[in-house]
Amino acid sequence: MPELPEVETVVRTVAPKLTGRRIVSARFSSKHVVRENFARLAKRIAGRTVTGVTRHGKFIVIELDKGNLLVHLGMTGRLIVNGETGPYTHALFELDEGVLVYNDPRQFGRIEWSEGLPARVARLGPDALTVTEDEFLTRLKSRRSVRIKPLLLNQAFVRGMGNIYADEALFASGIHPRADAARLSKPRARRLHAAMVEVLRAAIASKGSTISDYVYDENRRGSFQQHLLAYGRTGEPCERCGTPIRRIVLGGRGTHFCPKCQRA
DNA sequence: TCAAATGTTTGATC
DNA sequence: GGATCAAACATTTG
Repeated sequence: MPELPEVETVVRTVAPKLTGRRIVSARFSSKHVVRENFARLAKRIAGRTVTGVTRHGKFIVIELDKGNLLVHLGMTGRLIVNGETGPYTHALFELDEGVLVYNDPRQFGRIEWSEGLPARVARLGPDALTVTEDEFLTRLKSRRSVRIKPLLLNQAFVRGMGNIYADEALFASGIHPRADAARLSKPRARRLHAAMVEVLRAAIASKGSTISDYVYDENRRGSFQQHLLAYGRTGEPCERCGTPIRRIVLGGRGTHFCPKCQRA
């Protein structure tokens, strides 16, 4: 569910409410979401104060006065201050004022503690929102014979891109998802970089895309799904040329594109 | 009943 | 060493 714009929206919503709060206690109930011993994690964070909340690609780092709490929302994770608890609540943080609730039906999300910046985050590529054109082009060229769509989804290449915005950025720049990344012409590679940054910015301005699960704050939905031109539009006419949008599977992910506007 | 779903990791295979 | 693919994770929805 959540890609860079959705995670950014969650961070912006939660950061002002969490910063300065003290974690009084924490309870966990999913072995999938929390891999370490529940009691040990709870003990580590009890009494700690939140000094900030930051986004690293799709990871959320809740910075404490000692250590960090790393949160990844997976596909269906929701992180809400003073949110409602229910059967899918897998972490509950009692604060000096209010509670922080983590809900996640599919339990693909993760919550873990780390002393400094965790290795998971350290090995990610540059953030998709802020990577410079030069660095993007250089990194593209260094990849031999990789298709561009799966490469955009590779968090070691750029952090933050997901299936929706990869399809949208390729549509906007007129590039076929199977195009060889290293062989993209310079103008096309530049257009892709610009399209990627632009679609992410526009999506953040719309508070993300709510297609099924994603909400921020207390049940508030994003609206960027109304502006999607490729993702999820299988069979519908392309906004630019009228050709039906096609769906293929690439790297195991549904991939939507216009066969006429997007050439290899 | 089957397929698909916005994510990541791992292991097998080319 | 890299790239690709399927599977695994757990649940809902069409």
